[in-house]
Amino acid sequence: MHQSITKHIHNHVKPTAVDMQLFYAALNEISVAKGQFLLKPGTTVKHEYFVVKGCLKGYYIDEKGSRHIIQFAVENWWIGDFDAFYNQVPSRLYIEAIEDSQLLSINYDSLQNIYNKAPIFERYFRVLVTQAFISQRKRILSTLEKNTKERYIEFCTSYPNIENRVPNYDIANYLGVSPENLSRVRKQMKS
Amino acid sequence: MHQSITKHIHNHVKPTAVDMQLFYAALNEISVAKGQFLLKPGTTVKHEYFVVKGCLKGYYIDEKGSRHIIQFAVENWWIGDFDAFYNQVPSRLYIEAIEDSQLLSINYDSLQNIYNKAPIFERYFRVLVTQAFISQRKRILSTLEKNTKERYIEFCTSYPNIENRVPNYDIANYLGVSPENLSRVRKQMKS
DNA sequence: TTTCTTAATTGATATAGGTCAATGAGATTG
DNA sequence: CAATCTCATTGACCTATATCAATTAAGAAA
Repeated sequence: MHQSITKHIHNHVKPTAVDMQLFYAALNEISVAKGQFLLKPGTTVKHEYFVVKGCLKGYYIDEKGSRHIIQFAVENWWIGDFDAFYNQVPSRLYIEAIEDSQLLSINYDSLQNIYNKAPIFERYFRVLVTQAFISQRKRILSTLEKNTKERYIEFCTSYPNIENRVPNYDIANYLGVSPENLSRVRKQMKS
Repeated sequence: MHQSITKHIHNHVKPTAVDMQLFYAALNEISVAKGQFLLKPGTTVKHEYFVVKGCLKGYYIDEKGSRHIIQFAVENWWIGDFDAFYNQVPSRLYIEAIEDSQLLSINYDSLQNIYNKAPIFERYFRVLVTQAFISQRKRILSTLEKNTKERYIEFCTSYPNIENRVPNYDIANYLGVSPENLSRVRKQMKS
């Protein structure tokens, strides 16, 4: 069960065996069936989740009642409500399984403890947040400089396979366009 | 000169005096006149910059020749090409002074050294990146759920005063709308 | 297989915001 | 003070994409 996260960690930093034991001890295994929620708004216990197997989406519902997908996650991705986790405030995010999924969770207090006892994990998460920051910046630039078709192509190349695991109306939502418009773009791409 | 950055650091973490001496030693003072560039694409020496006084903008020019402002920075903000800095690749970003500005710079190698000798700074930058990540997420959600007028109001409240220090066409560019459209929105807001 | 449900497609129409072009108003400079 | 420049505003028109409504296709369940 810990195989994939071990590999992920070692891809970024070089912890000792003792560091790793500390980390393993803080993890919990979680299963979520397709359509079920890992997180809903208002929840106070805060975790971050590592996807061992499966596919999930994270989204907000705004004041107008519209849904906005902020993130997809597949194997070897972290997902969670970063804002709520970091600031320890109630979540506003929904995280829903698109496929039956297996995850590892780590809670806030455990992680603070790990930061103090094994600072290498401070680096691990700094690196992850930095990469997430950079990929979000790319997403912002993408909406500024590209039209729907270009963004769809970029999405498919940036997240290979996710395209086949996620319904088109979710992809449209992630891209910030209507499902009808995405459908037309896809039709146009075939010819 | 180090007063504002000292305060900024202590607002986030609790370094020792020795930690701080190490950090100070790595800083360089920089001045940039209005209209001058702090960074241009292709530059290989990578720094991050802390704004002591002044106002700057960071932007990309895309393949179509369009400019996209990704960030403004005023007093007590960090600015830089995070992507290029982190990955140590040539920059694609322009950073231009909107006002005469004074900055402190820290270079990549110095920072890696500091991370190893004073891990508290690993935490400092992890926290900063996390906050930047969260504010970028807000920006993405804002473009997904709001129209120009709502985004302009949000911009003015999120970045008080910057509105008065930055030309409107730069704000329009940051928001991803045309200057004409922003002008109309502003007119409409007066009545 | 048949039925039920959910998602994708297609058509028709509406609209926010873009683009182009001209004008106006402050700054800045000679 | 005129002459430039730069930025903001306004008008006319255009286009990408949203929205609404209907239809078809595809999966899931019975």
